[in-house]
Amino acid sequence: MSRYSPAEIEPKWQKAWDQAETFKAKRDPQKPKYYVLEMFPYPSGRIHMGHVRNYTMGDVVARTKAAQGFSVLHPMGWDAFGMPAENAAMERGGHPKDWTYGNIADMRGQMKPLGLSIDWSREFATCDPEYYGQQQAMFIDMMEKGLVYRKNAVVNWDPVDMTVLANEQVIDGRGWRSNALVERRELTQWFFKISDYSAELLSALDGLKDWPEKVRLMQANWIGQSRGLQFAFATKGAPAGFEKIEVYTTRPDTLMGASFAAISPDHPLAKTLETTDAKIAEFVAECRRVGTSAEALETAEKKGMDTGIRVVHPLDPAWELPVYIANFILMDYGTGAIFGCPAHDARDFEFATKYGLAIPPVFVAEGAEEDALTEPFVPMKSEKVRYIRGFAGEAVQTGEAAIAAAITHAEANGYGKGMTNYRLRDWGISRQRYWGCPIPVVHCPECGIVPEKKENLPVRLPDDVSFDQPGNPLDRHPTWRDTRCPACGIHAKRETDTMDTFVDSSWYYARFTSPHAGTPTVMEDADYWMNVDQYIGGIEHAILHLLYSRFFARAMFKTGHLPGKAIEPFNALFTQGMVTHEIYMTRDANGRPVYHLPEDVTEGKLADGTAVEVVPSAKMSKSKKNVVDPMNIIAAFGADTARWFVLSDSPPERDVEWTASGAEASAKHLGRVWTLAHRVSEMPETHKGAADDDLRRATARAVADVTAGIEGFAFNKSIAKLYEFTGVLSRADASRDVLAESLRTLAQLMSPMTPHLAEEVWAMLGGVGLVANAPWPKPDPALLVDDNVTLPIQINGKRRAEISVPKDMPADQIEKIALAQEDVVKFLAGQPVKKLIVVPGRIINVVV
RNA sequence: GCCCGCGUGGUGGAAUGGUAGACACAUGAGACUUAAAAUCUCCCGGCCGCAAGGCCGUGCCGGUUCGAGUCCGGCCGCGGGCACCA
Repeated sequence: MSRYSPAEIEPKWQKAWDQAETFKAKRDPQKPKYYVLEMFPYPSGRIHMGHVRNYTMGDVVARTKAAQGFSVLHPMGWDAFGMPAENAAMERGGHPKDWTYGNIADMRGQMKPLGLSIDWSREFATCDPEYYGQQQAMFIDMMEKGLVYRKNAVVNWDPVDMTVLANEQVIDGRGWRSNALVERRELTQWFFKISDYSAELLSALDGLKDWPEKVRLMQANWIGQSRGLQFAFATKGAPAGFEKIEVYTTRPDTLMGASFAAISPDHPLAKTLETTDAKIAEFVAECRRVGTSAEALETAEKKGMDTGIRVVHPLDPAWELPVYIANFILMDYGTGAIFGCPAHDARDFEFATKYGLAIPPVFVAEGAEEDALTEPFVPMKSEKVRYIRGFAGEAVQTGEAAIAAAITHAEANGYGKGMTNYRLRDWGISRQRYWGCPIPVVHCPECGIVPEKKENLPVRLPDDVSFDQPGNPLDRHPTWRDTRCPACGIHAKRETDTMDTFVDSSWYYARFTSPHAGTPTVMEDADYWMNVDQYIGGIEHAILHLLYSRFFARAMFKTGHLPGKAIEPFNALFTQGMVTHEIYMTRDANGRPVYHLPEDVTEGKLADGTAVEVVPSAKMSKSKKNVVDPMNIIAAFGADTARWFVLSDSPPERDVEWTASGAEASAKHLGRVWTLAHRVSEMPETHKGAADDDLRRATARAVADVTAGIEGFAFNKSIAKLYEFTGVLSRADASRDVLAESLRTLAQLMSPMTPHLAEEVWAMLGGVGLVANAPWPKPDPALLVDDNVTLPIQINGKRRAEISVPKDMPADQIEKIALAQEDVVKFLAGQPVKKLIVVPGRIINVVV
């Protein structure tokens, strides 16, 4: 072999790693552990470049940590439940199980050639009964601990997937997967009590120092903490049992600007009134018909109906306010009832204007006088304003101060209480689907809801189902549904809802620590391997998956399945960018866009010579046809080239644009490295060079810089340094021994990125064993220090000259040399020096 | 509307407050070759200049500093998240 041939070397080294079980994770008390995890894939059947980038980054970390002496856990599995398998069954026939396991086999076959340092013995799919059975066991434990409950709830109903969606899965009023407009329906649903942890999930974000600030902020916003006042209005003319209405407000300082009270159409009072009042019943029904789509909400008018009921103002018994049912009040936030202060709230203003209600201002801008309002006055809470209808605190104060004073006033006078509220709702997990984890409970006519006995788990999905009609096949299954009560043994009905697939992915990281155990986890293993030291995945999971996982880890601690240290399961999170590509487009006769695959376009033209329009880069997607199949790249250039390319050029957190020329350049570079290694390996032992020390120094520098890049998650910079170092090596006038040693170091430094080529180079130059097992190089500190430094000389902040001086020359000597330098003398032209700044090892600035 | 983030050559991007443009892509010029492929070398922010060199330059305006891509204030533009949450 006389040239770089990835097709030969890649399978060879993969086999060598397999045989040596190089990547098998072992609990080793002698070593510190390191757990690297990339978000596991949905088994669609094809890997894409995004996967390659994600897993290559994880592999760089895993291989580096292993070389640095850690006992590394780097597993892989499959997020295998979910709608696409059922859709495939509906469209093409067949069974979701066969489709899913077939896809898993295909994708595993595509991933293995990438040469990832994964412990495949830990692989599992969430649709394995072995996995979801343990999930059911945890569900039962969570029921016992009060973390699971059932309630009647207005839910988001996806009419296409015929299932319920969580709030988080509704994007702009559409189902996150089907893209169908979501409707509101009232159903009995299973919920996880994530709201028990609202405060903690929020405050614990501060401890996640190695998470991106952006993700922490997004989660904080999502949890949505607010501080306010809860108080009760006494009612007049309300039905029995409604002597009081509790309301919640974040602006208690505006209490004297109240002009009405409003309740949600789903409020118990509204529900009582609708039974006796036909007009109210009609209005409430109309409110419920309105969809939850963004369009519907934005265009929906603020509508209300006066109930005729009156409430008494808490600060003035003589002051009565009307009670409206209003379509914009949400039942599941606060108490489902508010008081309206139109002067200082845009929404209340719109409502009051429409129904002719008073708009009394509570405060005015500092220095302004009271005036009739034509629009709501809503300054920042941190801004000082002058209260003209204040009742607590100073006349001139910030909104914040006034709110605090109002809460104190309410508590001191006994009419209200300071309250903290959260936007985060409980997590509805019921899905009316087949391909998910069955909820392990039985509905017994005698005992009610009874959890399945643990010895009967897993509650397996039946195989004999059909998808020829919409809805949930479990619900119409002849025998699966009918069972016996685990408590009393009489005929009973199995729960037919399955769990949201986000439940499956909320604990898989813990399962990897003991993937085939007969309990969800094994404490010893969880204790050794948890937490995940480095988690890597897409920013699109910033809220859903990561928030659910944080909740689930807490629930697993409460149910005894994880140690307390694991309640924040991911020590460090990295969100990588996407792989993008240009889009090539022509138009058909009707002017509609037609997209073309990159391989069909050469120099901006199709094979028939038609010029294509180039649309700026976007995420690779099938619909835009701007996809590059990793399998084609591996076939053409090898896995190392694909790995090298996705890490080069762009910082890992940003998108990287795939270009054919870039991929070719990567392949060429790897070829140059191979050729260089080959050339040195053929040199006679006696070959001597004049500049051994220079190469030793450059090698030490490369070790330091490449290592720093990897540890700082700046793989693009590591790669830039490797390019530079390869250039130095190829020009080096050094002895064979020193060249070989430097090349072995190069192999080690490249091994996290291009492991196969690294093994080959290592072997060619007499490296002992596998480079994958070689300890990470450490630079000799003495070689990192240069004896001489070049110092630029600035005159009035502009660079005019430079001098080279010994590293440790004292500042006063440097000053003398600098001022004597000929360009400096020329520039100064005799002007007196006002100031002279010498920054040792850095720069000299002369001020005149 | 509210909350974030980002603006550097033709392109992707480097740069602890200290020589702006490392490294790479593209373009151009050249070497080798009968030729092509492959490989290698050089140039590559703008303006002036034969050159040496000079002037300008990190979205725009201002400030702090001996020194600002970097820090501060204000604008403009782009991107993201949330959005009837009382």
